[in-house]
Amino acid sequence: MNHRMWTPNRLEQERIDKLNALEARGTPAYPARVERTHTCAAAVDAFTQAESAAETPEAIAPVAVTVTGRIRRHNLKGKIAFLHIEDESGRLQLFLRINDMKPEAFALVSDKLVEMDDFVQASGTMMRTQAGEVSVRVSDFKLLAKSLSPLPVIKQAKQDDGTIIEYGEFSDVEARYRQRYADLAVNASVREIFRKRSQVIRAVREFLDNDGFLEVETPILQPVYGGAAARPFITHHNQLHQDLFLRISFELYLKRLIVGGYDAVYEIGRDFRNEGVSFKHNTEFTMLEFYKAYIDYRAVMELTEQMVAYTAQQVLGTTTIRYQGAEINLAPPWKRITMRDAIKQYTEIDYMELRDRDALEAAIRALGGDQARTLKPGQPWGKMVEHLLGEFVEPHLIQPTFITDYPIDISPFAKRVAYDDVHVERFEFYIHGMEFGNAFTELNDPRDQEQRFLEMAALYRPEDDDATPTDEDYLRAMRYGMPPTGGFGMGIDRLVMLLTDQRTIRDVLLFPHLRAEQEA
RNA sequence: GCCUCCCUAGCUCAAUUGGCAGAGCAGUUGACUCUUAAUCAAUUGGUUCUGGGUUCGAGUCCCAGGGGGGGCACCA
Repeated sequence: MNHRMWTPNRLEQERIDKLNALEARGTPAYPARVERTHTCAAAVDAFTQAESAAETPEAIAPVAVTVTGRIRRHNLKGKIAFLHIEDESGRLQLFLRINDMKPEAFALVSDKLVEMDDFVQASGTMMRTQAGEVSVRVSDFKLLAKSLSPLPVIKQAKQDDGTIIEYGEFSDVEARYRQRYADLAVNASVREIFRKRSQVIRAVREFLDNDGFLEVETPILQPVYGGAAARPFITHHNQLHQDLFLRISFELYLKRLIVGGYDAVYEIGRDFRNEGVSFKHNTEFTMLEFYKAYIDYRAVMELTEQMVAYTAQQVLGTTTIRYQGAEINLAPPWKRITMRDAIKQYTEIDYMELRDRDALEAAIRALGGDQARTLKPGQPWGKMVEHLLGEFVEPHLIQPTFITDYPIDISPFAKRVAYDDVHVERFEFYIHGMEFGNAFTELNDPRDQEQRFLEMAALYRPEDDDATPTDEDYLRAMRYGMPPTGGFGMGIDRLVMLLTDQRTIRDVLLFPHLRAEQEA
C-alpha cells in the first residue's frame, strides 16, 4: 500500500506553526486529562434555574461549571474575548477577561494560538452578558485538542424569534459525503437526521419487542444466497477454500428459526446487492425482516401499519407527517387494494382476461406513452403485470397503501391464494410512490417450494451462470414442518427518509458508497 | 452499462466573443475590556480535476481520462 503523504495547505501550515508555538510555551496540544461538570445545555439550564429562583439579580446563587467543546465562534476584542463552544448538547458562550484569569491562559486566545475549531475546556461561573446571553465568566481555560485543518466557515445569526440564519455553507455534495465528519461538524441539521435515524430503529425494536418478537442475528456470509432476486457480492474463505456470498436478504435463515420453534423472530441488519444505485438504492442497506408463526398476511398488514404509525409517533410525536411537500397520514388503517383492482383502476387493463403473455404485451403497448414504451420485449407474464403496477399505479400511491395478491410466478416464497391458480397471499406497501416493504403468508409446503425453486431457475437470469440457486438445506428445513407463518421485510433507510423528509437515501446513510478517490 | 450536466482560493461563488484569474467569508498584521454575521484599517492566498490538442493567446473550444449530480437500465 502506498501511503500518500499529507501536504498541508497554507491555512493548515499556519496551524502547524501555532501548534509548535504552543508546545514551545509548554502547552500540550493534545492532553490526556479532561474534566467536565456540565454539558453546554446543562450549564445554561442550571443558570436559568438559579435565576428564576432568585428574587433579585444580585441574589442569584453562583453556578460553577467546567464545560468542554469545539470553538465555533471566535471574537477577540482587545483585552476581552467571546468564544462560542459547541458540544453535542448545543452552544455556549465563554466570556474571557484578562483580569479574571491567568495572563498565560488569556494569551492562548489573544495570541490566536487557540482558535476556531479547537477543542477547549473552560471553568468559571455562569453569568448573563449585558446583551443578555447566558455565558461562562471564565477563570480557567485549557486547550484540549488542536485542529490542524480548518472546518468550512458557517456563521450563525440568531433572530429575535429564536430562528437561526446561517451565512456561508458547506454544501458540495461530494465533499459532504466523502468527509462526513466535516459535514456533521458544521451542519447541525445533518447531525439531527442521524439522531432521528437512531430513534427510528429504536422505536421499531420497541414495537416488535413489545409484541413478543425475539431479535436474532443470522449469517451475513452465506454459502447459498436467496430470498430476493438481486445479484450478490461474492467473497472467498481462504482456509475453507469456499466461496461465500454476502446476503441479499435474511428470509431463508429466519424461517429456519420458525421451524426450530420460535414463534416470532426479527432481524435488523445489512443486506448487500450488487446492483445500480439511485436515490432509493444503495449497495448496502439496512433491512428489517420479521416472521411470526400462526398469523397470515392480513395480520401482517395490521402489524405493519401499527409499527410504522408507532415509529412516527415515537420519533415525531405525530402520525401526520410532511414528506417532500405532501401531507401523509400514517394512522391505521391504511388503504388496501388488490393488484388486479389497482391496475384496472389506472389502466383499465384486467390482466385476468389477458392470461396469454403475448396478448398482455399487446395490450400494454396499446396503452401508449413512455410507461408503455419502457416495457422490454419478451418479459414473462408476471413481470409484465409488475411493470403495469410500477409504471401506472405506483406514482399515484401517495398515502400509505397495501397492494395485495401478487402473481405467483414472481413470488416464489408466498403461499397460493386458495382456489386461485394465479395469485399468492402477498402484499407490498407504498408511500409517496415508493415501495417500502414486501410481505406474505409464507409458503410452508415443501413440495410446492421445491417446484417454485425449479421454476425460478428456469424463469430468471437464464443467461447467468449463477441463476437463483435452489437452497437444499432450506427445503430440508421445510420438510421438518413449518407452522403457518406471516413474514415481512422493509427497508429501514426508506423509513428514515420518510420520517426525516430526505429525498435521497444517501442523506440518511452516514457513509454512502462512493468511488475511490483519485490518487494524487 | 447508457444519456446528460457539473468540477475555478480552505468554504460559497464570479470571470462578456477565446484576451491581465476576481469577490465575500476565513486566514495574516494592527486597533478595540460586554461582542454575537462584532467593527475599523492594511494584507496574503490559484496545478482553474488530470493529460493531450487547436490557437498569437484556453478557466472558456476539441479529444481522452477521473470524480460528482440528475435521468435511464438493473434491483421478482
